[in-house]
Formats: sequence, C-alpha cells, structure tokens
Amino acid sequence: MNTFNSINVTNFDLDKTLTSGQFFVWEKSNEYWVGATIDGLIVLLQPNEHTILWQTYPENNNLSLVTRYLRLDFDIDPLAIALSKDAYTKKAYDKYRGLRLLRQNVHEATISFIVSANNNIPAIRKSIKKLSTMCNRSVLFQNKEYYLFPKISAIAELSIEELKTCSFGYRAKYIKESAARLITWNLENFTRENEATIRNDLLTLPGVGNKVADCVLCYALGFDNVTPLDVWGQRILTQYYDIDPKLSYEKMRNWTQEKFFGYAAWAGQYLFEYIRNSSK
DNA sequence: TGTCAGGTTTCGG
DNA sequence: CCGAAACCTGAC
Repeated sequence: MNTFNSINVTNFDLDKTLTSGQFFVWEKSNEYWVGATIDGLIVLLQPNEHTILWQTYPENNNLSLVTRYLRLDFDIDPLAIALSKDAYTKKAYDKYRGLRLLRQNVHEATISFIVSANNNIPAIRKSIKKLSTMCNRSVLFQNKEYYLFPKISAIAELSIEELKTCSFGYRAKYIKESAARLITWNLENFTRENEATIRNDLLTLPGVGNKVADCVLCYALGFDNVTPLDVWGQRILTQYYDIDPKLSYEKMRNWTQEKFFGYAAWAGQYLFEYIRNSSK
C-alpha cells in the first residue's frame, strides 16, 4: 500500500520547487509533499539530493504522469551553462540550485493564474482550496481527504454566486466564462502550435492578459524561453539590467528572450526567487 | 479607516 | 496605441 517508487535525479530540489511561485496546491504533510492536482493525486518524498520517492493515488504507479509533471526528461546541464553566462543568473542559480520548472495541467494553470491577478498568495491558495472542496472530487489517503483540482467542466457549471463564495470577487465571472470556453478547446493543438499562436488564443480568454498567458506557456506548456513578467519580474529588469521601465510588456519579454539563451523561463524563475527572498 | 497584493479590463486622449 | 482608474477580498 505504502510502497514508493524511486527515481534518480540531479539538481532537483522538491522543497525549493514546490514552494516556488508556480504552485498553489502542494502541501507538505509529514515528511512528504502531497499534490492534489487535476490529474490525480501525487505523493512525493525527497530523502536526499539524488532520489525522489513517489507514488500516485488512487491509481498507483502512474509513472507517465509523474514523468510528465516533473519534466524528468529536462536536460539541466545546458541550462546551468546558459545561466552561468550572466552574473545575476549565475548567482541566483547557485543559490537556488535544484529549483525546477514543472509541467502543470493547462486548465489548472489557466484558472489558477486568473485567480492570481491583483491578489496575494495566501488568498489564492485559500480560494483554490475552497473551489476544489466545492466540486467534491476527493481522494482518501491515510485517513485524510484530499480534494483534487476540479475538472474544467465542473467549474463552468458553477454559478457566479457559488464561485464568489470562493472569494474570487470580480474574477468570478472571468473564471466561469474562461472555464466554459476552455471546454470547447482541443488542447492537443497546443502541442503543435507555436508560442505566439498559443498566446493569442489564451489572450482571448477573459481575465487572461499578457502575464497570465505567459504563466500558462511557462508553467503548463513547457516553453522554456517564456517568463511571466509580474511586478517583481519587471522590477528585476529595470533595477538590475537597466531596462527602461516605460517599455511595453512585449518589449520587455522580447528582451528576456534575446538575453537568456533560450532559457528566459528559468532565468526569470531563479531571479525571482533570488531577488524577492533577499529583499524582504 | 486606509493601504496593498505575483493584473486585467475598461475608458478616454 | 498608451496611461489611468476601478476592481473583490482579507490581512496588516
């Protein structure tokens, strides 16, 4: 029952990764992390630097899900080389070594980051938890019920009033509308289309602007050269890289894509953790 | 009471 | 196109 599978990893720090800003659903329970994601329940344990123990519930041993979610096929060595070419990313990489970008479900990421707009992290987590509880899709694990992130159709079926009980506020109608729209999309297309095409599709969803669209590209679709530029990201560019704060979002994004050798997503993630944690 | 938070939308030049 | 204001909510 509680047999865990083991995978060997290098430069993969679960604590750093799962506490980073890409996630709102992971919880540390006793000695392992529990993620009640839209795809199922994943349990992970990190005994040392070179191994991750894992198991899935209620369906056990779902290796393909874990491989995909953790991006176990990602080659970390070229990343380290690329980030060593800039003084700030080199420092940030050294300090946050092991921090990884993973691959979330597209629906989950889109809804989560719509919620994140003009919001704070504890509130976002609370809202998403309430939403998950409301849709009542749970998995029992060691006498505790874990509520999975709802299917997109379940979210679309909720009324605006019900959604507002999750403290979504004015975002409630964006969430309902975007969920309804997402039902009709064939996400298979996202594996074929290019960055600009996907972004333009995402930007047609209510509540999705440049930053949220880039979150989906970066955190759910594996675009390693797209970093979401929130207020912190833009602060980093202006204060450390002497970028004109008046530049448009698109211009700033283009600059990061030229600057970081195809790894803007990773550069942004490391710099964000580095700057934010050192400035408070 | 007022401010602020990991943005987006809407509206007016 | 670009800048400004409004926007739910809950915690200082």
